[in-house]
Amino acid sequence: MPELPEVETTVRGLARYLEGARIARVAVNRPDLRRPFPADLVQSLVGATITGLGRRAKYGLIHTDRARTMVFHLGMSGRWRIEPDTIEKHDHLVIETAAGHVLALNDARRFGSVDLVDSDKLDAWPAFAALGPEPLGDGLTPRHLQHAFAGRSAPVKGLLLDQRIVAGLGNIYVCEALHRAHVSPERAGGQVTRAGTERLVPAIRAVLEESIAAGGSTIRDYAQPNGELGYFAASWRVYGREGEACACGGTIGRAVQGGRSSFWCARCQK
DNA sequence: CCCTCGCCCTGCTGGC
DNA sequence: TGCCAGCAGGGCGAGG
Repeated sequence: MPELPEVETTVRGLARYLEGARIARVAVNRPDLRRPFPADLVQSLVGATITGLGRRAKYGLIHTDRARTMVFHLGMSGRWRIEPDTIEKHDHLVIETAAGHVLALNDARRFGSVDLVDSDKLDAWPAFAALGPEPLGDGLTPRHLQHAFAGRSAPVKGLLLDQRIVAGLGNIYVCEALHRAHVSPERAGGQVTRAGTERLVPAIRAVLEESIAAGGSTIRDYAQPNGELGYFAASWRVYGREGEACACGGTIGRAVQGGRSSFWCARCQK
C-alpha cells in the first residue's frame, strides 16, 4: 500500500541504481496502466542519463539530462523489482542501465501510472498543480490545517486524504495520525479544535518519519538478487486492528467512510 | 464550491 | 477441496 513513506523508500532505493546511470534499454510490456504509457517513453529514455531522483506527494520522480522527468505513481500494488532473475507477469516496464542493472516496475492491479513531464514545468503539471504542502516540509502547519478545515462539514478523515490539503497521506497513515492526535476520524473538519490541529501536525510528521525510518532499514536488502523495493514491516496502532485493545484501554473500532475503512478508538479519539 | 459515491483492476482471504 | 463474494485502495469523474 504505497503511501508517502513507501514512495520515499522506493525512490531512495532506486537512486542507488539509477543516480548518474545511463539508460541502455527500456521494455514496455503492455500499452497502459491507469493511463496509456507515453507514446515517446522508450525513445525519450533510451540513451538518457539520469541526473537525480525525487518525490512529490506519492509520485516518484526520475530526472533525465534531456529536460524530461519520468513521473511514476505506484497506485495500490506498484513496486519496483531490483535485478529480477526473470521477468514476471505484471512487470509492465523494465529499465536496463548501461552498467547492466535491471529494474522492473511491477503493478498487478494497474492503479499506477507513468508519465513524462518537462522538468522545468513539473509544478504546473496538472496532477501537481493543485497539490497541498508536503507533510514533512514547512508548509504543513496547524494554521494551514485550521484554514483548510474551516467551515467544512465533511469528516476530517476524508479531508486529510484530500491531496489538495496535504500531499502524500493515504488511508493507513491518516488513521494512525488521527489516533496519535486523539482526533476522531468522524469529526467534521470545521469542528476540529485549534488544539486538535496542533496535535495533528506533529502526529502526521511522526508516523511518516517513523515509517520512512523503518522502510529505510530494509534498503540494505535491496542489493540482494531479487531484492524488492517498497514494502516494510510496519506496526500500526489502529489500522487493521478492529476489535483489539487500544493502549488507552478502549477497543479499536472500524467504520467505512467514503468507501474506505477507518480504524479508531472512540475512547481516546474525540 | 462542497460533498458523496462508484469505478478502475487483480490477488488474496474467508466462508460455505 | 473448490468456488465465489468481499475486500484492499488513489485518483478521478459524475451527480446531487
